[in-house]
Amino acid sequence: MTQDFVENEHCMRCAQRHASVFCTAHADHLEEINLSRICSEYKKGQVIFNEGAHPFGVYCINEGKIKISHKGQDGREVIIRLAKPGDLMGYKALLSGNRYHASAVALEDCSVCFIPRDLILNIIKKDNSLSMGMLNLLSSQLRVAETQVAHLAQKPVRERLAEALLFIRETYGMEQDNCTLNVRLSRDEIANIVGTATESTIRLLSEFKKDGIIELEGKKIKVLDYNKLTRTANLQD
Amino acid sequence: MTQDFVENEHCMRCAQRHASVFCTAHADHLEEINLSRICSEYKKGQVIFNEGAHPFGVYCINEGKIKISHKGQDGREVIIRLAKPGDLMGYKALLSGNRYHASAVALEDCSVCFIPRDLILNIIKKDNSLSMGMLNLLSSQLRVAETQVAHLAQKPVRERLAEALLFIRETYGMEQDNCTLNVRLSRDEIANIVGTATESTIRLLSEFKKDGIIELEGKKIKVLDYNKLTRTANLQD
DNA sequence: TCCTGATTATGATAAAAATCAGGTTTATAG
DNA sequence: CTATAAACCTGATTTTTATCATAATCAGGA
Repeated sequence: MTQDFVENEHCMRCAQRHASVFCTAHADHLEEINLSRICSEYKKGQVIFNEGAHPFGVYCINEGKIKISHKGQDGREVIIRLAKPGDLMGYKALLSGNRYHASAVALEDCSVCFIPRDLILNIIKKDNSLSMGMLNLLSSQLRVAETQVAHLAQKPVRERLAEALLFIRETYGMEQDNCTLNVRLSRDEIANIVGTATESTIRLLSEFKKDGIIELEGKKIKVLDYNKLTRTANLQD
Repeated sequence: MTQDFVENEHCMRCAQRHASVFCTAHADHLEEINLSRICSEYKKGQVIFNEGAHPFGVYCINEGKIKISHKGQDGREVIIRLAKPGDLMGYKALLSGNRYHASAVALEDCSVCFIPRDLILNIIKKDNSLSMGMLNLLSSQLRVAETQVAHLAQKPVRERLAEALLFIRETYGMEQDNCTLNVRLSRDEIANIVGTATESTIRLLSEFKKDGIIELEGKKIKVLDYNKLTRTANLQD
C-alpha cells in the first residue's frame, strides 16, 4: 500500500496554481518549489499523512479529493476539512510546530505534491505575498471553524445536515447535470462531517428525500431544491 | 458609555511584551507601534468592538480580561475565546479582510491599546519574525478550534464542562489561595463557553460540588480536586 | 458468479439534554 | 435602605438524539 511517484506539470503551469495560495507567490519561489517537490499518486482510501506523525513538509493537491479527519472519543472520526485540487495540507502542524492533529485520506485517486519543510518555511519567510496569503488563509479557516463551533453548540442536527450538504456542494461543486454533488461520501462520512450518529444522518437524508429536497441513488446525492435546502439549513451568519 | 483614553507604558517596557506575539518583533517596529497606538480603558461590560463592524486595526490587551463572543441562533451567545493581557484581538477580521465575526466585551475593567490597520499590516509584512509569530498563533488557534469542534460533536456536556473549567484555569490561572479560578463568570457565560443550556451548567456545577471536585461561592469557583476534574474531563488528545 | 462483509435502512427503545415553571438569592439603581 | 431586576437554583416535563436490533441491499474479492 505505498504510493507511486510521478512527474507532474511544472508548478508555474499547474492548472491549480491560480486556485491556490501560491497564486501571488514570486515566480522564482515557485521555481524553487518545483525543483524540490516530490509528486505522488494515491489510490482511493490511501493515507497521505497520519495523525500523530511529525510533519516534514506540506502537501499541495494536484488532483483528486481528500478528507482530513481526526480520531476522537473511542475512535470515532470527525471530518475537519474536505480538500480539493489547489489546496494545501499539513501547514497547520508545520507552522505551529506540532505533530499532525488529523489524518489525510484520499476520497478518490489523487495526485499530490510534497514540498519539504525547510524549503517551504524559508520561502514563506522571504515571500511577503505568500506569507500574507497564508495569514489570510489561516484567518479565514479560523473563522469557519469558529462558525462551526457555534453551529454545533446551537443548531439541531437537521439544520446542520442541510448545511453540510451546502458545504459539500460549495467545496466540490456539481456534476454535468448541475445538481449531483460531485463527490461520493458514505453516510458514515457525512455523519462525521455533521457531528452526529450515522443512523440520524440516514434518517434525515430520507426525510430530505421525502420532502423533495434531494434525490438519493446509492452514494449519489442530487440537490433537487436548492432554495428549500438553504431554508432548511437556516443560515443567518 | 465611551472609554477613557490613557497613557500606557511604552511598548518596549510593557509588562505583557514577552507574553505576546510581539516578543520576537524588531525593536524599531515596536517603536513605530508605540508612536501610533491609542490606549483606552474600558469598564466591566463595555464593548471593545462589535460583531459586524469593520476592523480599523488590532487591539492589544494591556490589562484585564475580555470575552470574545458571537451571537448565533436567536441571539444566543457563544463564547469563542477568553483573552488576557498580552493577547491580540481583531486580527482575524483584519487579515482575512472581513468584518468582525465576534464582539469583544470586558469581563472586568481593562486597559487596551489600539494599533491602526495600515501600520500593523505594514509591520507584519516587513517583520519576518512577527509574521511567522502570527502564523504560529493562527495555526495553534485553528488547532484548538478544531479540537473544540471534535469535542462538541462527541463529548457529553459533563465532560465538556469539566474541560471548560480546566481551560479557564489554564487561561486565567488562580488566585493567591492556589485554587480559586481567577475570573468571575456568570453561569450563563460558562454555559456559553461549554455550548449548553444555562440550567444544565448550573445542575452540573452542583453535581461537581457534591462530588467534591469544586467549591462554589457565588461566582467564585474553587477547584478542590484537580485530578478528579481532569478525569471528569476525560481528555485524550 | 457467488459469497461475505460492509453499508444502508428502519423501527423500537433509551439516554441525554433542553425547556418550562417555580421559588430563592443576589446585585444594583434610586 | 428599599425596590426591582437579574441571576441562580431545583424539579417536572418534553424534545432531541443516540443506541440497539434486525433486515435488506450493495460491492468487491475468491
